[in-house]
Amino acid sequence: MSKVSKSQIKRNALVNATINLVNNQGFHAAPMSKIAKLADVSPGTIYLYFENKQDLVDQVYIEVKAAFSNYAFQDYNEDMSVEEGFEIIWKNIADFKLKKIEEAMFLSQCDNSPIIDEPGRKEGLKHLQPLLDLWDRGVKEGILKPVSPYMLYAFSIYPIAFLMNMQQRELYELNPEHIEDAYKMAWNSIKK
Amino acid sequence: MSKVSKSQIKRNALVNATINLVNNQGFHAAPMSKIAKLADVSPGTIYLYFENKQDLVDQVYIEVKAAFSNYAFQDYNEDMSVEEGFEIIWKNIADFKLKKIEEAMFLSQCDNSPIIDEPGRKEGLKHLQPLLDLWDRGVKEGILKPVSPYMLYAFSIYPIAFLMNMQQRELYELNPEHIEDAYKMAWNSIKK
DNA sequence: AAAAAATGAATGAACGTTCATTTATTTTTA
DNA sequence: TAAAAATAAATGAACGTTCATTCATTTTTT
Repeated sequence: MSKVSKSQIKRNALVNATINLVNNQGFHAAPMSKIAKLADVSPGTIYLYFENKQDLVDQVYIEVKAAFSNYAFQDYNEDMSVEEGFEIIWKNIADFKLKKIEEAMFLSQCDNSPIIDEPGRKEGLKHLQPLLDLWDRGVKEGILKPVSPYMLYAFSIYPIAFLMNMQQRELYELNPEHIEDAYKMAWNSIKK
Repeated sequence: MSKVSKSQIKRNALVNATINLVNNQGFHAAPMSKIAKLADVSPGTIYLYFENKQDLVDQVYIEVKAAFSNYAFQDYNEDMSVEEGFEIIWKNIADFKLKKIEEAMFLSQCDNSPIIDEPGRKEGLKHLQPLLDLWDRGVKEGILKPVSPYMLYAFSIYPIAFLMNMQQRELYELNPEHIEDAYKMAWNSIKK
């Protein structure tokens, strides 16, 4: 007895095919026909699950973003100290970018292009609220530098994306030791 | 007597139209016909200056990347101290991202999507050599943390891109004071 | 056997590119 | 130096192709 319905399987196949093709060819070279073929589904079937191509990409974006957030906050709870909480979240995010490479690449492409419209992007930002709350507390407790959360993000979380990018292009190897170095730099950046 | 030939004017118009359209609509929604119209040129004319659409985008990317590097290293010379040199380069880059918004957006879109192929990207990386040399010296002199230049870049230069992105989306205002804060965080991140 | 899900050939709009022609500029001739 | 000839630059309608989307038909499920 399968837990996921046949419909879900087809839908997932389409989502994965979209991520894969958009990553490797770009949005402009990811036609519905190819997506269908890669998902082993007929072109017409896509329209049973998604309104049109934009809707497909939007839904994929939102789902991947949600998966990212879930991953980011696993094992985290609000009772932790600021330092402990940050370390868990930071390492979760690094882990996601390292292990879920396809998803991470897809997100960074969407976040840097007009494929996704502003409402969709804002939706994505909401998911990070627990981290913003943690930082808010950190600033109030005098543990973190008293700067905007955007600044904290830019200097602690965002750098991971660059390192992942370089690793992906085989210009840099992110081994556990490097990850630890990077974590220390991140924490050092934001702590008071 | 004009310094730039009529051809140069047309070519520049095409380059600017490409940047503009790719920024606002994405590569897939920037057809040659629209690029031509925005540049006030006939579609056929594009093919006098560029082989095809890919060649157009490649050339625009390389040119914008070159303009970025020129901007980044203005007023810098290798005799400066590591700290002084880094401050000048960092602030030049921040300035570029703030003042040449269209160019900066175009670069970050290209750097995060498969629009540009790997050879073109590697070409773009070369331009940063003076900064890598400066960092190399900084590490040898014991002024900078003994980590890879990719790490230094991730935690000092790359964050600017995030802040610019947020400013562009009107989620954050990058005033001179914030820039100064950001610079301090950048230097603090990489200095030993 | 009825309903639901899936198919894939068909469709028309939009795309990148071409090329016969026109217009502008430069060179040669008288 | 004025007219004629040659060259270069630019045009835009037309072409073949590809795309997103539709829908009559078939397959699967209940």
